[in-house]
Amino acid sequence: MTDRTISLLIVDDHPVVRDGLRGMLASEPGFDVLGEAAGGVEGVELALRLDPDVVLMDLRMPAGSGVEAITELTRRGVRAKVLVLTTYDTDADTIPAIEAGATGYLLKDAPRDELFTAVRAAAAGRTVLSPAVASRLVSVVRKPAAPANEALSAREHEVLELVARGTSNREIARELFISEATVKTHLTHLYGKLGVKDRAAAVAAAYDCGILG
Amino acid sequence: MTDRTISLLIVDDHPVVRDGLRGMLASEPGFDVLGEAAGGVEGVELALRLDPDVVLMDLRMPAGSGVEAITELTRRGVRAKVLVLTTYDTDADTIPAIEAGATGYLLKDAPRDELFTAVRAAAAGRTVLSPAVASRLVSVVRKPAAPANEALSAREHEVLELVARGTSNREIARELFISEATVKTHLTHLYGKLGVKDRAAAVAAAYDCGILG
DNA sequence: GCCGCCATCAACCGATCGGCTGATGCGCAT
DNA sequence: ATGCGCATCAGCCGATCGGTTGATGGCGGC
Repeated sequence: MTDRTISLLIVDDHPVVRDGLRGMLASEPGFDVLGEAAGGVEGVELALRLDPDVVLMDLRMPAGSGVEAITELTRRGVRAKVLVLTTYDTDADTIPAIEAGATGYLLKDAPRDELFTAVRAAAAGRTVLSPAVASRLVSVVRKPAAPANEALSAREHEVLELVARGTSNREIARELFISEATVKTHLTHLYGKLGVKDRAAAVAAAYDCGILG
Repeated sequence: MTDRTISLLIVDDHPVVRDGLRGMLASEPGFDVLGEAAGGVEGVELALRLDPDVVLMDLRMPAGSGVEAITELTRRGVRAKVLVLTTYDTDADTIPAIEAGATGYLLKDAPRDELFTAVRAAAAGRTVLSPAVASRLVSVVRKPAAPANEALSAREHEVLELVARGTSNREIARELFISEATVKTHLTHLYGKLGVKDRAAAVAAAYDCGILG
């Protein structure tokens, strides 16, 4: 990695935070803050005009949310890498931000050095995640294996698969060479096992615990 | 976090690597290597007997793969955190390891300091991922967003979410403060967009193309 | 042998759904 | 200004679903 100067854009609704970041980055050689924005909309505009290497993006802002801004930047194929820098690490924030295309996700309580490292990494296109965020991501990946599937019988499973394809009970009956009454019995049983009350919810539950997919 | 000594178990089939790690960890105060194993099976046995804080685990080994070993340790509820330390960063290795319960995943080309940091983080139960691994995880999470959703409107999406939870049209109407007729209209529209003919299939289609999940 | 689980079927009923037709108002783009 | 997409609503009807109750037979475990 060359030690070329990394140009930055700061997007945060708090002037104090913007100043703090600017000061912190100024104290370290190799960083050049091109500009600041106080909201997502303005952030996107500036990113387009200034073409920074890295955008430091807050998530929760009054004037255009960070996630929307990231989505917009991604959609427009902007070269800049987005490093999310926020106070929150809830699923509701992290996952969408990452899905939207953030290159990294740091919490604001990260030490200086970590911030510098993260900015350099982001500039190089490498992903950097705060431990807390990494944990969440991991748990998202890990979850699917966990939930206790109160084992569906083979027949119930077959019926459920057909249900997921929009097949009516009568059609399922014909398909499986059984009567419609039997199909309904299987359904009633699997509703109980999945803890749901109709076919739509059964399909959702099945996807959630990996029975379908 | 206290600066208590962290006890370790090294599991790797290469003596050279084991020696290297042991030496590296010996040079830094606060680490105590309790033992070494050359394969997954032996690793599990030693982990059970020595009860280390952290297990440094290679993945590809002749005598019992790392993933199997991690699975076994997780299954037995072993206290030790597993830090995967390997040369490979392919999906085929990383994802299963994380699913199996690894607390962290480092590549062997990581610098000394990063290793120390990662071991301390793992001991504290925090997740540490190599940038390359983090990228992969992120891409796994990000992928589902890709498929061409013939964009559902916001309202349709809301309705669909409720449908997936087993909510009836009447209940959805109450929930969204609209009439049942409107709910049905939204449904009819989204059936069209998803190319399905009932709510169960709509839920399935939504999961398949990442609209729900 | 008895019990539990699975698979199969029947008949009935009220609730719900899906399709259809048609209508209004809003915002946005050309 | 005209049209398009979205959200909103109404009424009607046949089809479908879900719940209930009850029954039969096979298979495997204790």
